[in-house]
Amino acid sequence: MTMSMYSTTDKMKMSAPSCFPGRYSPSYRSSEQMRRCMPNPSGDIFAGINDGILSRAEALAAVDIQKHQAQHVHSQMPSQIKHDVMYHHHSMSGPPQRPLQMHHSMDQLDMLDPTGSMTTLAPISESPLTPTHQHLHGSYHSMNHMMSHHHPGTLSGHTAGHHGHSAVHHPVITAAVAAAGLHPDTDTDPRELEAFAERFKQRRIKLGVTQADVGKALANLKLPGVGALSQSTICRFESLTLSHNNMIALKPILQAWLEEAEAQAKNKRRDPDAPSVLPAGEKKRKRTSIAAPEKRSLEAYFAVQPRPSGEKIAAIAEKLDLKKNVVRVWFCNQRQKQKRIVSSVTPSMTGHGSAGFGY
DNA sequence: ATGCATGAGGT
DNA sequence: CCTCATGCATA
Repeated sequence: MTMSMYSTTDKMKMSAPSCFPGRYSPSYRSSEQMRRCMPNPSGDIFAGINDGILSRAEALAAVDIQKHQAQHVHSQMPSQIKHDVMYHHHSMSGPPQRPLQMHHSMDQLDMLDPTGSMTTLAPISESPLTPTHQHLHGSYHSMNHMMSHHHPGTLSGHTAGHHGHSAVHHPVITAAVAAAGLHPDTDTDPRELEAFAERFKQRRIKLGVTQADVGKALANLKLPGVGALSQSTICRFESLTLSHNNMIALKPILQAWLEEAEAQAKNKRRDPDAPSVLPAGEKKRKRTSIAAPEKRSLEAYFAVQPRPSGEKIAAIAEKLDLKKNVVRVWFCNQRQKQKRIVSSVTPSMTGHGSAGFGY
């Protein structure tokens, strides 16, 4: 009950092409594993918590959980290291098992044209009726081990074969790689990503295209395995609120769009327009809202133990009167947050600030 | 711009 | 049940 469900408002406004060009600091932590479990380097788990966040019962609960788990806390830490090795290479190498989305009538090249063609992009909702929305994300870590081959230039030539400690970003190693004739991972350099993200946003706005438009237009590029993306993703790309690998995977795609869009911008083309077939009624998903007090408790728990076991989660859920699944997902999302290039942990600084240190 | 959620692929 | 890439719904 602590969480309230809100009714849907049918406002469907998307962000206007007026987002502030925030300044971001290039930040990328080489070994994300080591940072995710210790919000308190000092070792004092209660530093910050005692500040009233966890006043009483929760503090005890946290302690309880902590000491009971202290032993097997680090159970699976190392697992993810090899995960990020291969991200989705929409490109082509991956199995074409991706459910091709059906973008309706609106054919090709509606990628920009602020003059009106944009109306044609209106209904991009992939499958208006599909019960389980077919999302076209191309996350295929399919060929995990055989990453010997490369990708054609445009799309990230081999998104990330390294990391862990992202040795690639190591000055020395980088130099070595360059010297070896191998491409100096220009695409994986956090600085480059940041620079591109900013340029992208700037030029996108110049074109008078919204984030949502870009997302939809991507499908029109008809690149193998590349479908539409949501406004959310475009936004996150621009604000570097994505994981390093995700950024690397998306960059070539967005770059391709940008070039194509600017090319078309010159050819002041554009035919009348196409009918905006609205998808019509759909089932609206309700978004759970965790109240502030509960959220604070969760954060306190998270500081102590970012990866509680299923039972712990259940216990926490009961204490906070939340559904277990809600709590589990909350922890998952919290963990993902930590991995973003720009940690958006400070909602106040919407412009995104320094989360990192120079590179 | 961001919170909560889904689902594929893995372990 | 996790991680990750993404998305819908919302503030």
